[in-house]
Amino acid sequence: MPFNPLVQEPEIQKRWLSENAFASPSSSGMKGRRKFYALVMLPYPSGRIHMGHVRNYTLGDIAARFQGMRGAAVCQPLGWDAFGLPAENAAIQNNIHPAAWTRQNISDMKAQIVSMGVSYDWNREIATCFPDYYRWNQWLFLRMWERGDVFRAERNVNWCEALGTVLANEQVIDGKYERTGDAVVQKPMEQYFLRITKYADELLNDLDDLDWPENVKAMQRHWIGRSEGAVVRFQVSGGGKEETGDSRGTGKHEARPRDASATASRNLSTATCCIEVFTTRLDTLFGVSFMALSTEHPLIAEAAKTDDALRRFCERIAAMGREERLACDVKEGCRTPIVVLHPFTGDTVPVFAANYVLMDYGSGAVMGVPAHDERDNEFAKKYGLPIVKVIESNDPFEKGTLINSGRFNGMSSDAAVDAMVGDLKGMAERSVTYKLKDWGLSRQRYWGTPVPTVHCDRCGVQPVPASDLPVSLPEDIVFTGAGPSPLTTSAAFLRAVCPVCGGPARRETDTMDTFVDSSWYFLRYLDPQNAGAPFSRAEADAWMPVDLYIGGIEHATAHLVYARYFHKVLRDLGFVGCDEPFKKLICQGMVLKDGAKMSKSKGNVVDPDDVIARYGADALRAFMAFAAPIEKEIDWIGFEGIEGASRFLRRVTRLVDDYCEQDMDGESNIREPRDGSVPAGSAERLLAGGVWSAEEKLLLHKLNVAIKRITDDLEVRYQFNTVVSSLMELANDISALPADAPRRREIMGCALSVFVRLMSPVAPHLAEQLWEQLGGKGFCMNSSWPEYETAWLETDEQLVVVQINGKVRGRVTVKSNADDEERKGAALACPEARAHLIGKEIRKVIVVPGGKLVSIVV
RNA sequence: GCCGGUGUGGCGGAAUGGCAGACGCAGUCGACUCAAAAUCGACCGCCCAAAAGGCGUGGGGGUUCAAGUCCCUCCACCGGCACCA
Repeated sequence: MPFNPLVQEPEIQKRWLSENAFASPSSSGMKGRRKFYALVMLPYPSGRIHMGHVRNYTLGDIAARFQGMRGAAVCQPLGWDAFGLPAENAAIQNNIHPAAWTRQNISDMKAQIVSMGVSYDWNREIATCFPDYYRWNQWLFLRMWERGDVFRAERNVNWCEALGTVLANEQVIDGKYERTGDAVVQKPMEQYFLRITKYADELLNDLDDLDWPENVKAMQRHWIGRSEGAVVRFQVSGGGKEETGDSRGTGKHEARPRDASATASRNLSTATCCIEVFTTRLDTLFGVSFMALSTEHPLIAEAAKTDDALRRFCERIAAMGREERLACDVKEGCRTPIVVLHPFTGDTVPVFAANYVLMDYGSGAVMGVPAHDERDNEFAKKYGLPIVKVIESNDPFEKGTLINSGRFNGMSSDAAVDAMVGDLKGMAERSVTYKLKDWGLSRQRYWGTPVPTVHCDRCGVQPVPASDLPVSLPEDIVFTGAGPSPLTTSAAFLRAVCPVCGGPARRETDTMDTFVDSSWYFLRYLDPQNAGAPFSRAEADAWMPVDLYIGGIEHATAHLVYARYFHKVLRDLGFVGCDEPFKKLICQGMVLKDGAKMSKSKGNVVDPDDVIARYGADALRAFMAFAAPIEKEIDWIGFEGIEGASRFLRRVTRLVDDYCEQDMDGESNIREPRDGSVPAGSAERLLAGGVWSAEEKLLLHKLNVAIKRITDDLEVRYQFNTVVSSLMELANDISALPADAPRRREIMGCALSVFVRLMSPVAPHLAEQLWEQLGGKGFCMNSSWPEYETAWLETDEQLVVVQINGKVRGRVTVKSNADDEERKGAALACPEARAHLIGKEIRKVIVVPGGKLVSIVV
């Protein structure tokens, strides 16, 4: 049968689907089989798949199909990250409802993915925009609310005055709304937060044991940003300052989004006349010559009310856009009337507002030690502040021995920190600060999960009772792109009852960040129809953790941190039994075109549909697997690569066709499985067959080596490019068998049956076609993975490389059972070696383990 | 600046410390053909006319009988973070 993927592939896909070939069992149906949970990152239904999807899904499918043939119960689901901004934009632009737009996109993309032949279990398909999914977002929100893991606080949002609406970060470019160019400013709004910082240490420490790429783990460590040091309080000097004290401890600031360090610092900030700083270098305390506070620090804001210069400075810094401010690395400050006292010397220390101090890290205040900190040094020079050296060391910014530090002189930096903390009882203590921020959940948009709360004038913000879920998105919404959140336009939606007092209440119009949807979807796949719980513990126990997670590196921090966090919360709620959701992670490289990212705007997009329409899915899959190691970029220079893959598949088809015509005599060479698992015609059966010609032996040897290599590459190394090169090599070896080989018919039957199965994960459609042609029963994908026979990994004779002083000088062939002495003798006797050994004294002869090389030292 | 990574033919890449360049792409020559396509065969790192030989995995050094692989050092490039106190 000719290679005609454009006709064959859709037919085979139809059969797979109609016979439910990709279905995975539930926990009760696994029959003691090993499980393999293969996962790809939840796609956004944008409407078309691109080459990145193709690469991602191909590689995942190769692993999943291999594991299935290897005997594992495989779960490989797919679903849709169906909430989000583009659907709302489409609604505004094209007057189509986000739900309709999303449904259409899902159906289009699903058809494309089916045409790739990926073995997804569509029975487990989910879409996050359906109430039977997002109700569980709401339900989990309520459970987290009960645990005290949800809080409300004020935080800046991107506010567009012209449109009267809040915008997402990706809608704001250079301080303007990307569409209209209207100005966007930062404006504080009260929103919901999840206390992810509670898990900061666990999220950091558990990274060590994950089989993840090193760069992703490094990015997460950096994102969490744990930093050990101490908190110190400096007393504000002079009278009349009480009212300007740090308001951290007051009711208002209790509601601020808190980073993890705030917990430790709270005890220290009860007094109202202190400035609190976090430092990693408490040992430099005697070198403090100024204090630098963020322009947004409450004390500065207070002082600016009565100090015009300070107010103008703060306004100027505030007027700078976020990006402009980060790009500017010139230190600037403004002296304030505030003065604090040094906790040991009692000296007065001036307080500055400074542009280089961030309000959202530590306490928004820094103790300035110009002699031992580069930034403080630059600042002190600019404003003529004293630079006092208090550490003796090779590098002024490193730890060392204390000088000019009173009774601490002579101590090491580490010892001094302990001593100072001891002496400053109540005014200082060891502390840890993180860069990780609590997770701001609120989005003021329509197409997302409604936050299940109501606002009651009497009872405040109250959660909706679980029995009232889901809080469904209303359909009667007008999308204009301007004005407040679209949800506020539905009167029926807004009308609610307070669950506490029963009085009238206004429903919450915030929706949830879509990262919530993607933080636990891999658990819903396991029990997608469950109407009483997000998923059952039995299914989670049966399938979790995910064995292989493949996706783009762009999710290295946000999604992969949030999902780990949710998983830990679910563990603490008793829903899952393991600590981490994703055992092994692979981030596949991008598919580029001429060195640049494919994008519509550049017009350099190669559409997978076009490629499949021309070459078929198998050729595209084989190319994707073969082109480069999985984590590297692929540059789609032209169609040469896929031509090569297609050529390979045609060659294989011809090989089987020729065999069927010439050798099979119309009768199947693959008989019924002997014991229900290993089909007859396998290499091990042929081993017992007796006498073989040299070429036949060589082919059987290579066949077994290929089985071992390919199995190893798929199972242990996840190196898919060499899987394909091994297949190509084996195809070449099979075609090299002489036409007059005495037992050609038997050996070809065996070799091709093995080959087709080895090829099946990469080129599943052609494998089915050839499997059927060879007389195989059922789907090739349901046949068993070939096993190699250890004895065939060896040959009767072995090549021994002869090295003299590390240079290859000759080669000899010996019997495989030759011992080291015989190998030595053969090596010394070979003519090339003898020529090089004339007149030289042999000092040492080494036979390497395995005996493949003899090294002679003269 | 800090962190992570990568440097191998014209290109993509292969190689548990043991024959560097597997496999493929591109290319050259040949066969088949009226011709083309497809297919098949041969060649395909550099130096030398060739053989023999020498050189060769970013540079330099080291460990080893043996280094693309391990160690030190320098360089280049890619990615992430970046005034994080």
